[in-house]
Amino acid sequence: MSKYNPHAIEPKWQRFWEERGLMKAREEGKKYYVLEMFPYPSGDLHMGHLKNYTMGDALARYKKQQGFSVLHPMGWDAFGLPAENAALKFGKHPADWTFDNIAKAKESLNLMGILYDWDREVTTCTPDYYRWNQWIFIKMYEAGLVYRAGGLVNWCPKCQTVLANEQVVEGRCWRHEDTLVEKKSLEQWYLKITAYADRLLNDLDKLEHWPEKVKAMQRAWIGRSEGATVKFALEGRGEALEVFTTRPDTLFGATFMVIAPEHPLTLELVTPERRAEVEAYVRAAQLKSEIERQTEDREKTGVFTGAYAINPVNGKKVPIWTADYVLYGYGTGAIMAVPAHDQRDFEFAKKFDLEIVPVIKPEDEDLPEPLETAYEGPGVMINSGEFTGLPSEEGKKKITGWLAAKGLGEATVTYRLRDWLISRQRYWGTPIPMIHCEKCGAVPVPEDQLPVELPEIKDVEQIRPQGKSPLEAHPEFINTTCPKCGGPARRDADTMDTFFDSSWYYLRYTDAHNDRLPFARDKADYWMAVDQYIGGIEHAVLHLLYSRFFTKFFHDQQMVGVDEPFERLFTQGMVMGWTDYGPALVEGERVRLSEEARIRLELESAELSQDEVRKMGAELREGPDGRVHFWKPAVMSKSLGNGVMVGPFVREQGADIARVTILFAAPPEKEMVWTEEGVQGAWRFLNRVWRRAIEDEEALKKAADGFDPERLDEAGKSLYRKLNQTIKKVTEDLEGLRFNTAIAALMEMLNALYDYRKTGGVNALYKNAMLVYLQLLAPFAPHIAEELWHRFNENSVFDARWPTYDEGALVADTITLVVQVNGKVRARMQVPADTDEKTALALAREQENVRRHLEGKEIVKEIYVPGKLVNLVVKG
RNA sequence: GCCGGGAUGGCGGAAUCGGUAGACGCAACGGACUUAAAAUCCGUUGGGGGUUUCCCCCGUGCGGGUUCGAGUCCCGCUCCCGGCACCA
Repeated sequence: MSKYNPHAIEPKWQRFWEERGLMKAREEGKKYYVLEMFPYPSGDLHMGHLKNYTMGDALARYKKQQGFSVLHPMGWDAFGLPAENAALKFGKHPADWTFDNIAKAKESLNLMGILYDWDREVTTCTPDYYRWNQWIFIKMYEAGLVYRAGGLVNWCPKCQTVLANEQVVEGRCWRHEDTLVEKKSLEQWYLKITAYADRLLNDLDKLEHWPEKVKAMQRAWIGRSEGATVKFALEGRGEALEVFTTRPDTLFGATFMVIAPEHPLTLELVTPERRAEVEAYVRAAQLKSEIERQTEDREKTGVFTGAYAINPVNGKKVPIWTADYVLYGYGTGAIMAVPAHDQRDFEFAKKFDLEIVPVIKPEDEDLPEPLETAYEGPGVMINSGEFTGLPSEEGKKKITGWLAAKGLGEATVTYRLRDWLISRQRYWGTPIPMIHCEKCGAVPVPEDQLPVELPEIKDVEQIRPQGKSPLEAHPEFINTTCPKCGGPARRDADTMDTFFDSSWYYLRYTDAHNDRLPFARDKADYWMAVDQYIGGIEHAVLHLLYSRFFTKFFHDQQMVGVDEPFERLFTQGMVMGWTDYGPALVEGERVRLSEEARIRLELESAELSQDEVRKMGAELREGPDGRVHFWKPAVMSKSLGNGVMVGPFVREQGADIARVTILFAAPPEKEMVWTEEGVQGAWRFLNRVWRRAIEDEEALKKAADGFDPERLDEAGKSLYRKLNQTIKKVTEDLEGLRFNTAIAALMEMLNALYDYRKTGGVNALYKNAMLVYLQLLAPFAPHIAEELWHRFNENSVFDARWPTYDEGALVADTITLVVQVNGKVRARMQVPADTDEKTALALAREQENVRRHLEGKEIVKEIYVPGKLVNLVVKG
């Protein structure tokens, strides 16, 4: 009898599937589009990289088995900062780095038996892809969604380029956690994503199959606020200072105003005697990074500008201050301060001794006098002239109406979402297809001149970030003629943000070789929307928001029917590996770590108790040097050196073992810890599958095919029932991406097959069960399933139709009925499944242990749940 | 502070239209096979107790409630994870 040897069977079936074009997508019949977020090509892959592809592959194979026309494509997010930074770190040219890594990554995917339709492969750094970035950019420009503007932008000093708001995480660069983002004043290209703010927000409600968490993050990011803009006339000047407020009902309590230091008006308003002080404050604010403003204690700072404005409702003269707690980027960059009803304004007023006038009081109590804190709740208006006595909610509308009638303000909706800055002063990206002409201004490159190819710069040193685009130094690229007037002109030297590339790649897969359009409408309409999208939570706002924006734009351009790209979204948990944090000194209860370990673990102290070690999920185990080391699971990464590499693992152990290990260890949305024990479990399981089929191989080949489910013995009925229950369970679990419980059900079924063979022979039922079993196993462990399937069949297991279950066979003829007395289980009885209530209750009362509990008591109620239980309620 | 999610054995986790808590796996322990080990197979494994083919009590973060019956529903907390955070 042959032994299970993954190494001997896996390459064979990988070739077989490749040659047969198993995952080749065709536009026929009912479609299913399964997609994992495409990666940027990094070096060798570890198991952490492959979890979502393994999930996607299992789903794609299952849908294939169900007879769907499946699209499961793959590509490479090859342009952009991540790829370029990584390449430059190793002194390599981004192009070489990218294509080397693509080759390596493909090898890893193949080794794992992850199948794609490689004919539709998309690589974003090739001209046949990025020309469509340029084409889309120009369409957006024509639609008025692209504009060039100056102003303060986020600048990463390490990347030496500007960043989008979404790429600033806690004041730091998304690629450099240790690098604070600076502010610079530059003229850049923007995409007007804010034009879609309302639709991006409202349509989140349509996304039923998206995680609540992702939707919540997008809602927060878009940050819609309803309120009013109010114009405060500036004393002694013709113009007005406009503010946004969500609380127009508190307008009578506006006792001063605050304008952001960066606001251009700040230095215009300032009175001569205050100028020196205000200028100093503005300069200081500009020097502070975003993060300093956030992390510094919230002590308010600010200076008086010397200027005054007039409160439009009561004509009161209010001082105008400048302070950095007002953000230039939000609303109008200036506020009316209502210290009685806004905690921030309250603190500011207290510190600078400004007037505090309460104008709202709670419904049934009075405000303390003096106020100790701002009252921010709803209530009744006071001190508010003709509006006094109104409930605050009504007051909002009334005051807004009053302002509108006088032309002093209007109802306004404001968003936190900013337009998307897409220029990057870097080499490795799509050239922005614009030409700057002194006479005509910015002119788009005509469509027939696309693509604007990225010039080849061979010397890596010339590519390195230098604060301006490396393309500036290439006159043969930069110098061109104006498409409008024919005069001398210069190309835009910047490249596009990498997120532009990934905002529409899922559409390119539907029509990957189209050389007239990014994608044809009929192809896109056939495949879209993506039925199941799988990826990491880190893209909750970035990629997923941008993609929704692009799809809506394409929809509006009549390029595609759908206006949301991803029907179902699944965010998978990360893969962790046990990580060695170096030697630990153990003295009884006390454990001492090295300073390096303390920093890596982000601990306050290097000294821990054994109990704390346990609570952290860490362990003290022997390290490679034989001493006691501190071990703890951490997300697999190259820098920690804790990644289980795909190539070596698969070559030593096998792809199916890796797949089962990943899919079984934990629910897919949760993080999983890769352990040697988990691998062992997967190995044991697949070995048991192998032996069950191979031990009976000859007998199975000879066994008859047909059997009558009605004429089975007890053991047969039990196996047949388990088979049908397993089909149901695995099918439902696959639909819900619950791979762990699906595999658990397969393990149970395998145990049932073993049990059956202890007494039962190899017959038609057993053969049928064994073959169906292989079909159910195939999405998870395709190689072993295919190998064993071929022992008994001519065709691929993936060509056989996914089994359906016999509804009638799910429930046993005889079932266990639980008998409870007052809700506590007191007996179990075997009864026919169709036992009626009367019989069941009578039987229940007769159970010996039940009788004991009924003794001397009165039955006041009897509950019967068919197929489940009887509950006798007694008193006394 | 606000928003989202969570808390179940030694561990990963099952069970949510309210109905046998702990499926499946890991680890551990006992046994079989073996010269031995590995592998494999069989058995035990939430805690406590008893008159020990069986029975009783307790048990799903904490405190209440609804119900014949609550891990599951409601109210009030605690803690953990993630996101956002001076957004007017």
